[in-house]
Amino acid sequence: MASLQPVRGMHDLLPLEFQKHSLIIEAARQLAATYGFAEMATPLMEFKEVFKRTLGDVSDIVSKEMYEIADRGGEDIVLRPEGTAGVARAIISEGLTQSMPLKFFYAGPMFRYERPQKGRLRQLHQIGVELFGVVDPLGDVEVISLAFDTLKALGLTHRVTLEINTLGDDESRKQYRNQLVTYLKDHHHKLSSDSQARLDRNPLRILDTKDEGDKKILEGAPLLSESLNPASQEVFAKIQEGLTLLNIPFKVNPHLVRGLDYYCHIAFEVTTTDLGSQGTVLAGGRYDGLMATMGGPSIPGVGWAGGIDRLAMMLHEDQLPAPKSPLAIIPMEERFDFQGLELAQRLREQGFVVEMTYGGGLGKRLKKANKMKARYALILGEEEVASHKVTCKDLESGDQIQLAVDQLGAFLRDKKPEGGE
RNA sequence: GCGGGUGUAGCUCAGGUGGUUAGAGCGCCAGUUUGUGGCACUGGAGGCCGCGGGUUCAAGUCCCGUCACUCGCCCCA
Repeated sequence: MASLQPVRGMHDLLPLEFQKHSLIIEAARQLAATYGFAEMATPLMEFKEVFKRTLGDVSDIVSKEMYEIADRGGEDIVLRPEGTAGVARAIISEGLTQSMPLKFFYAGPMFRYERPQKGRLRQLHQIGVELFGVVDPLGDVEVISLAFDTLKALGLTHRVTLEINTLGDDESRKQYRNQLVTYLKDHHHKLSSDSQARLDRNPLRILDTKDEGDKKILEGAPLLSESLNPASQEVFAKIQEGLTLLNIPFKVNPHLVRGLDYYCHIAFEVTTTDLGSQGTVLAGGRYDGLMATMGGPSIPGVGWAGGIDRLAMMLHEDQLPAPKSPLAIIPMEERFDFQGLELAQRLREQGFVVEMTYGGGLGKRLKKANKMKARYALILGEEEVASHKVTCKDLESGDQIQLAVDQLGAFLRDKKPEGGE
């Protein structure tokens, strides 16, 4: 049955997994709303150009990780590998640039042709927020605070670390990049081959290396914080003050970077050690140059994306809402089937969760009722139908009582004050 | 994209150095109980041993390839 496998790196979301996804999305959605972020969705497919422009030709995502579709019309179409570019595109193409700020929340699947691993899927799911049109660092604080609240709602804050860093403004960053490249070129021959390759593509990324030899070389490298101009320093300070004020714990990691040119000022990452090497669970930053790079007006932006699949792996089953236990309808003989059907419908209209039992005699159906974790079995047999009653059996205590059909709802509600749960 | 590990029933896993009909626990189905479930007991179904090729008288077991998962790197959420 090899051909009946799912496509590599793409997983079914069976009910248990799906519930975890829902829980995460729902938590983020509700919290985003309390911050004034409105939910939106963009298409799963975009023109390749959208990502080429925003992520840049040099990024791995664009150069080798996109699913490209041979469109019948000959258009260059890709499955979206991330969410921000699509939102930015929508802002331009829908003409939303007139009134700022814009605050969006989204959730959905992304696609990257990577080598799968635990926590690294080819169809991955993300939640994300974007705040456009605000330069004030207060915006950055709120965006991070929303991320933190979401993690808090999921009960994960004690298992993750928030790291932040600043890339400074254009001036600071460019100056620093030059210094860093000059320094690293002197040590070029000692760098790992990975880092050598990054030297001209994406030098800031070298700060992030895992290679021990590289790390040693970096100890003598100039620090980005020393290149920050006063304005950039001020921005970073205000963000830290804000986070502290809101009791959001963070660590400044001077080696945390973003490679692409339109990133500036804040960069942040939420990581965990619980998930192995795919430990980044949420990450974001400020991208004031993004809209202009796309060919739109120059509108500042800040946001983040969180990995639903990775967050879901950190969730415990007992964090999920308890499943509602159903009422099980048991017609004793085929001729009472329709009475059962009607009864089920009546109770559902009153808000109860009702399941039909199919096939077998009373014993077998009680067994089935038990298996579906029903709290009550509602039995309809000759006696009951003749007297317009129903036998209501409590499957925990074994007690049973005959009740008129129209008293049933009141009785069950009374027994279960939570109202049918 | 690079390097390593794994792949036996629905699930978790046993199956030294190749050797008859491939096992266990859990789960599933049935019976003990045809108007009374859970528990217990008894029985049963369910395996192209991931897939393809090779070596051999003989392959779940050895070799090669392939697919999937997985660990690390790369990259990222």
